[in-house]
Amino acid sequence: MPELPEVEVTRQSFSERIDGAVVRGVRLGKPLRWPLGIEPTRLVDRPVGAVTRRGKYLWLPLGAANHRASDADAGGLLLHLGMSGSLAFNVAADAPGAHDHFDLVTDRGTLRLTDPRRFGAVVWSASQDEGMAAKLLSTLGLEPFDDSFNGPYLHAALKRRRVAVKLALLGGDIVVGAGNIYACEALFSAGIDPRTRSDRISRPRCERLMQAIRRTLQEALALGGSTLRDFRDAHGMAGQFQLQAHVYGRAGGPCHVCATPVRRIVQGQRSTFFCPSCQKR
DNA sequence: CATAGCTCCTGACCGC
DNA sequence: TGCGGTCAGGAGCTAT
Repeated sequence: MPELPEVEVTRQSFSERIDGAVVRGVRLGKPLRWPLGIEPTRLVDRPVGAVTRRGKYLWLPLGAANHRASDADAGGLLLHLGMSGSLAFNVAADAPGAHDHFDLVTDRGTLRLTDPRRFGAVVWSASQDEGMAAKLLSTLGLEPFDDSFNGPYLHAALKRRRVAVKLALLGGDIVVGAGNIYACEALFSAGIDPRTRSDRISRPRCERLMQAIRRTLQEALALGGSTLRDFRDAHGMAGQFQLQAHVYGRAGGPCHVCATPVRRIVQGQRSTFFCPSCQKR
């Protein structure tokens, strides 16, 4: 599933090419998570700006269509890939398939969201600080590569919670980008038991955890945003970009460090994988 | 306010 | 080979 590295790689793959394009039309497939929030025809003739990322969201700026008074105001589309979504920007797009639910047709090509499970979203807002975008973005935690995401910050944030550290990371309101897979891998890398209460983690261990989160995400980013497990299935990519998972999806298999069988437990209705020997409370 | 549980959806997988 | 059941999972929403 797309996590922060995949979303960032996706962004980089089309931002420069679509920047400066002009919208010619919009095609909608089945409903996504929320309604678009604007009449599709009101997007026509708007200029597209450079795409930015916040957490796992992408922001696609759309300028004003100056010749129409009613569309004098700029805005943009907030995009999310859910867990099965992918974006492609192609000069010549085929006819939409059964899982193609949003096409932004421009004079340079078509930006298409393909999303079988439809947990993804495309939502109009006047800006990232207004409307639906503001609502969705306002609860997000720090970007993992920001300087402000550091050991003391993480320690203070975890102190305010009593949930298991894995769930605190998954919440996304402390730091964004550590989804289920990368949260498991980062905790393994930091040697921390995922069941540990978040407020019981010492300052030094928070420093280690912060570094582990960055390292894990950075590694995936450098490898082209390979989701550890089913990236190939979901996107048809060749296996050479597969990042080796140390614990995720490896229940029963030997820990890569100490050979102890990897354990699978359920936290907050989702799977957690960890090494009961390497990862301490 | 913090936390726990529910929900959306469909492809993959499993046992028969 | 086909079929029904089960599961995964991002993240907002609702209930407690």
